[in-house]
Amino acid sequence: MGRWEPNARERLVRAAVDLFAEHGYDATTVTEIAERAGGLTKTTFFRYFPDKREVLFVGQEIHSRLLADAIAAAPDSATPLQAVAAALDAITATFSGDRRDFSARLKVVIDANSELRERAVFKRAALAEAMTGALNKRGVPDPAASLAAELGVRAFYIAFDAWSDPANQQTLADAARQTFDELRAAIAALD
Amino acid sequence: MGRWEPNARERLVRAAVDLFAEHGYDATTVTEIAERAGGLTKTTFFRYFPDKREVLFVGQEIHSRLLADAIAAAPDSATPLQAVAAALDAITATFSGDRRDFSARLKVVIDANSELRERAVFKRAALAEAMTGALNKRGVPDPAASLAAELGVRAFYIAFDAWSDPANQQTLADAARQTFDELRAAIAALD
DNA sequence: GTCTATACAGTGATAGAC
DNA sequence: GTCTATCACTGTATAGAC
Repeated sequence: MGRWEPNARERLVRAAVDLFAEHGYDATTVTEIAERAGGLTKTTFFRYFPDKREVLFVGQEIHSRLLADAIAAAPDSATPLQAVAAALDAITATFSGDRRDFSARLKVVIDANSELRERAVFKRAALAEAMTGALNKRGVPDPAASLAAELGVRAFYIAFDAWSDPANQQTLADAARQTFDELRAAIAALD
Repeated sequence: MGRWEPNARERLVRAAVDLFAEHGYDATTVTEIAERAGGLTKTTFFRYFPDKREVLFVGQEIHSRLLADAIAAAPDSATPLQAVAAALDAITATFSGDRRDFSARLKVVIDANSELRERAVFKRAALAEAMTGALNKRGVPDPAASLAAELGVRAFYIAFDAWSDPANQQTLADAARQTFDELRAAIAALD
């Protein structure tokens, strides 16, 4: 089997998260993940993911493109921070409430392992770079562009952390907007 | 030999940078580094460094402590940004002009490899965390503390990049101070 | 075009000897 | 503190099966 089942990629992701949550990232081998995903093999895993960690960070390039596109699509009259706010709206809209539990599990797994935290920080930096590049294309020079992008990414991650908590009732979009405003206020108050 | 030579750690670092610059990071094995460092073995290398990449990031914990200590030592009257500026002065003072060439070589090696860029981003985040923690201890709450720390780290890296260029004549301390001021101005001008 | 089998180089851990 | 030896695992490469 395995060959005839579709969605091998998604099955691999689920199997990986399950096993990492159960036995830890280090104690889980790629072979075990592939096996659990429906009798697949290590070779197949590496056909879908360039390395073992990457299975937990799917859809990251999509997010980068989403952010960049939203900034590019903002009206000419929009200020840098307004363009970033539009990007935040675009990305947070893709996180529906039923992804909350999965996000929470993912967070626990990533936080428990240094290699995974390292990869997460790298992905975050990639999101910031995508926004910075899009702002540059609008004619916003550095360091203004990279600072605006940093504020946006920071707001997203702070809000995402809060939203991942099952007790939280707010939508991610609302939380991100609110956090973004709070960051702007905090920046203005710095001295 | 090897056994009787002191400074194995430093020899390993130099051998690694040399070999990485010559043949690339991927094409260089730990065994080759250890061999070049004076007839050492792979085992010895891993006694000094937790993994292969880490040989390029020595002294990072020292920098974290330096930044945190400088922030702790700032007068009570210092604002968050003034405390961060003091931390910048403390760390940049440790980079004398004769480290410029080595830094430039290191930068080329790191930029050429994704694994190494990932580790570098992680180290940068660690520096920011160290400063944030020190600011928190001064009674500066988040997000003000983490934003001030981010500005400081950002100024350091921008200045470091410029300073690494052998054509640059400015001291790192001056460059960092100047960049920090420019970032503050850019932040204030954001809208 | 997707999957498997197999072999391989390299990392990083570990245990024992000098 | 260093060396030898061995090991599990990651990640690559290749050739072939469906």
